[in-house]
Amino acid sequence: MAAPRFRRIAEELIRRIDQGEFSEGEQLPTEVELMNEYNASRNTIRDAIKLLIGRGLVYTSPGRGTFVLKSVEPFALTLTSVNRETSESEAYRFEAKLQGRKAEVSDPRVEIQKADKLVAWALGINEGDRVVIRHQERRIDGRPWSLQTSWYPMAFVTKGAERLIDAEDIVEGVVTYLREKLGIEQVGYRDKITARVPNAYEASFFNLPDSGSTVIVHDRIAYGQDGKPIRLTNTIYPADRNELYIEVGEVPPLHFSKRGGATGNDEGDAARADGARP
Amino acid sequence: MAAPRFRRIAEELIRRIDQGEFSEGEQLPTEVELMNEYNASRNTIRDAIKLLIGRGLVYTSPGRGTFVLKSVEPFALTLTSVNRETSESEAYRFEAKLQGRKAEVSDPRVEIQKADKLVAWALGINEGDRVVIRHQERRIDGRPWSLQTSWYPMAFVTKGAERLIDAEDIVEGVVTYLREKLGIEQVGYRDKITARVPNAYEASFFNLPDSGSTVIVHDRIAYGQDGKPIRLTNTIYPADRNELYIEVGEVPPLHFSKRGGATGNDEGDAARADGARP
DNA sequence: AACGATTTGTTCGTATGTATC
DNA sequence: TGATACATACGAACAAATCGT
Repeated sequence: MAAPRFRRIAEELIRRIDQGEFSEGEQLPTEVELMNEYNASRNTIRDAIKLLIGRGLVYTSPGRGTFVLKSVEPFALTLTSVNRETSESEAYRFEAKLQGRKAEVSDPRVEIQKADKLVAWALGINEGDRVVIRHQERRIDGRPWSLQTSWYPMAFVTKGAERLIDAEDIVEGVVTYLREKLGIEQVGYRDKITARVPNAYEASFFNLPDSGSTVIVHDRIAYGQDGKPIRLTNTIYPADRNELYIEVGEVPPLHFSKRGGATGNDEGDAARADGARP
Repeated sequence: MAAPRFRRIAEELIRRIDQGEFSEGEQLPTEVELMNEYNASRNTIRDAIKLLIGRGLVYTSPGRGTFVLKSVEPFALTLTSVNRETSESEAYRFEAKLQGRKAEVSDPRVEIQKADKLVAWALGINEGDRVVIRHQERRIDGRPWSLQTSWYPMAFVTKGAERLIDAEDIVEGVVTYLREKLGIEQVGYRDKITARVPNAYEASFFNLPDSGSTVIVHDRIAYGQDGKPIRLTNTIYPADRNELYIEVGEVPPLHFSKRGGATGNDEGDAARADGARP
């Protein structure tokens, strides 16, 4: 009936972390020390630590040790202010400044490819039509924060928006650029939000642990005044350092002084809910 | 220099699954068979399988074996149609019907508690003030789909909205009920979206594997015409069966015939991105 | 209902590799 | 260079769940 050994040890360690016995930064005994403390084998200790990693409480570093993670102040990004008309890319810079952080955007890696089925469907073009792909890495205060890839119909370039294929940031925003160059007005967009485990590239760029971490996937299809898609944008946010906000109607301004916002706690609800289970 | 053994074995197995050598449902050789196939120890095989579990490709069942997961058709929920004024709870039922699925909502578990710091902050009341908590389990086609908990100021009840503390579903929607009873008009809301690893209760309710699964956390604070918060809602969506949509401005209708929508692929972007890495 | 065979889950012990200081 | 600490890998044993007989 008792939970397995590594799980009980993990719970005990979580308790010790929560109670502040190990604080942020360095800390946590080495595996060998924990073996002696808990009289368990090294594999069992390692299984317990894997659970802590999965909870996002600690990380390990070969040759150094196991450390309690600093809770990173998450970056709040508002996807939707109905009144503001910025593109998501501009919103990113705007909000970073608002929160007193330094947003950096890498020069884009630009590719021209043939649209696969999904891209063709999203952009309303034919499979095999050429598309411009712009991929950017975005950082905040030097830390990797999100990965963005956008797809545009190649037709935009041939019609005059040549800067789309320059490997240079379009500072005024692509939405603005397309309006000025081609008269295309962005009248709306649909966002899709999902979440999953990071793939190998994402784990490496964001420096995410092998297990237990998650990324938020944000796809946006923006539409022009003729109802046709303008672009497809895919953004990857590591969940441990991002919060996405959506505002509809009239809402009071958001203050960034408070840490966490509303019910961001992992265990509070569970405790309540568990209490009512048979 | 080469990737570790268990990782190479995992990649090989992923390839075999993708190529359809093992299809949905039963399948995958037993650990002992894989030991022989790959000439590796059982622990190494098990480490490889853990990666597959983390990718959401397979699940294990003690005494039975390892099985390829059926990919579930995700449920698409639109959080934001600026024009439509429904509450998120009503939207859930509405969209389920739209997609030809049967949405069930459990009778709520109702509690009265003192507001902790976060709830008090969200509802704009004092810490320790009493709040009504309504917790509901929601299913689609019989499968557990989301968990919702809402907090209301107790003052609403004393002012006449007694049904808030009834352990019965408010079918017309709480927003409508509060308008009729108290004249409170919902004029806007702010959503916060994050993602994390499920806690024990969530994992058990949604029947999620121990490792590698993720839930989307959706917090909504709704505001009334006086600019004060009406309610705080916390919804948990298992990421493997949910897609959240946000619509802003004018967008063409979404069709549900296509599987996956736009760029829902895990590896496509990674492959592209990896190609450009040193 | 009981039993045995099969399969995954847990735990131990040990050895070697690799990163860090 | 050596010491330390985590990462990988092997082998072995028993527990617990499942299923067919």
